[in-house]
Amino acid sequence: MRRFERSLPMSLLRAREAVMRKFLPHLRAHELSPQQWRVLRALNESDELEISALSEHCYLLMPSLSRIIQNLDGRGLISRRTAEHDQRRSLIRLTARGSELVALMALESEARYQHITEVFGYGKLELLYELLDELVEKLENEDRQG
Amino acid sequence: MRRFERSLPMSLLRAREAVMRKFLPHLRAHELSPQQWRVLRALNESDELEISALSEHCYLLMPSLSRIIQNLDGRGLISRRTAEHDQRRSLIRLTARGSELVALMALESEARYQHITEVFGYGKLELLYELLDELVEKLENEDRQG
DNA sequence: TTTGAAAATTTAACGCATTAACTATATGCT
DNA sequence: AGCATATAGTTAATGCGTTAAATTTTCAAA
Repeated sequence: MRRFERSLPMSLLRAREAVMRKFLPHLRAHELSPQQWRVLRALNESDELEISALSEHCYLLMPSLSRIIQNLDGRGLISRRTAEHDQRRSLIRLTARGSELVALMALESEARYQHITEVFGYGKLELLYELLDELVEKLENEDRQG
Repeated sequence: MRRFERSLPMSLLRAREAVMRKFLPHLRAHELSPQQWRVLRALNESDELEISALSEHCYLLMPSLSRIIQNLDGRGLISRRTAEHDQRRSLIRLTARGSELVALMALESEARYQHITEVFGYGKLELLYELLDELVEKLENEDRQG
């Protein structure tokens, strides 16, 4: 049987944790979970998003996102309103406070990426992105067919 | 600010989920979580392991592992005994039923890996493993120093 | 030997992941 | 119009991730 060291999910998990480890304390200093941070980043890139769209952008399932939005809304980092033409839909955007927090965290995030780029090398990092994207694409294509 | 598509944790997460997606139903058919499966696999490679050793092999934190072991023990898939020389330590091993289940699941696991190898290519898969290992190694070294 | 520190493991508490079930609103068909 | 179906989002239930605190056992020094 294939040994543990050759387990692709494990390798991906280890890499992810190694990448995030030094950044987590910065998030925690602002009482943000990694998932909450993803939501704030996605909102920062768009003006206003529906929850379903946010779900795709952030790669979060609706139930998780539902609670995260309640939390961030309660903290005044995002605002929500009901769409005029379809009352099922909620529209989410950053508040001024939310934008400030994103700008602050972005500094830490960029510093971390620069560190990773220096340690690992720019070319290897780009290659890794390409391999990961291609792997996902091919698996999703294949899974779609059979 | 760096765009979402260039978020390394997100790319790693997406790849991991793409890899595991087709395998999860097999696990669920036997009421196994991915973490429980990791524990069973680790035990299958060793004769008997302490919980701390298992924690390192499986990349699981002790509190999670503690609950998982209680679960697997309750289902008769593993057995535990107290070490003679040090009563703080527990020793865990697979039961006969546990071994049978691992053998069964291993067939599905190998099939999935063969599929991934065909779709993605053997060379690229090996390259990906190497890059991930190197990334982890360099980040851990760097983090240890600074 | 007893006191105190260290180690192995468990418990507690809170948030996220996942699936299923539920609510409310919208749309399409007759 | 009226009913079935679909869609957007929430709630519920169970397990894992993570940190901190508690428990039990060991070990070493006074």
